[in-house]
Amino acid sequence: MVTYLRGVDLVFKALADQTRRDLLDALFTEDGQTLSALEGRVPMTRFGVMKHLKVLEEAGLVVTRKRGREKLHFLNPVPIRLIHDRWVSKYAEPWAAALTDLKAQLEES
Amino acid sequence: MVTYLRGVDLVFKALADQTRRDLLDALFTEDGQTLSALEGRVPMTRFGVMKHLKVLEEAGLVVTRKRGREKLHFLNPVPIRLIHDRWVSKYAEPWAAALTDLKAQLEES
DNA sequence: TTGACATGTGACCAAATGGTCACCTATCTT
DNA sequence: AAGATAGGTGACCATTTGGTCACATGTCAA
Repeated sequence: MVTYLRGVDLVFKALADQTRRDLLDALFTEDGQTLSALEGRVPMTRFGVMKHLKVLEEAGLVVTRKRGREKLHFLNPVPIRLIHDRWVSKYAEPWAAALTDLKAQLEES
Repeated sequence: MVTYLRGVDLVFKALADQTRRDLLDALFTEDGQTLSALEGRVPMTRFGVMKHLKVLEEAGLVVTRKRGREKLHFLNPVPIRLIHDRWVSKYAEPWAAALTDLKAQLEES
């Protein structure tokens, strides 16, 4: 439980940076990229990218595998899914429900 | 469009802090609370709470109304809904789809 | 109208964050 | 074996962030 709470915090903090969201986007369009490949997608040196990838990895949003001297990065959507299910949906769904109610009321008249 | 992008960033950054998520939770359970009331829900002085509420308000997650000398704070779920629709669902849904596929394959055999 | 109450402002500080660099190790290629 | 290639570490720095406080303004109640 504590683990889950800490996890939520790590995920939200990881998502709070535009560069890190861009990296996730890059992995979304093409999974399994190396550090060098990702470096080209973001206006920053290799070292900055490494730090961001480390944050993403510690949040569980990215998992890696080594292939020779390369390190491949893969998107892991599970944490985002958890955030969605246990947090976002709580706030997002009542709004959808309100719209549904409104629609129903409009259709009555 | 630029406005939307800046907005996404503000919302993600606002959600990246545990105290601010706690404040949203407090407003979720009871909407329209004053600063003084919210101060009691979080281990921090009034000034810290004010700063956090300002961040939430600038992200559009909280809207306010003055009543005499009091300031009432209301939860606005729309930004979270937008984050969900335009960002989270992109990552969360493929996973659900994969599960659905798996379920279908299992049911075939 | 005076005092208590609710909120606001700006300065200030410590810690966290985002980014770079010099240098290092490991792996591939020829 | 030697150079080139891919990645890793730790120090370092500027900026942002989270939090407090002294002080100030606006509003209510007796």
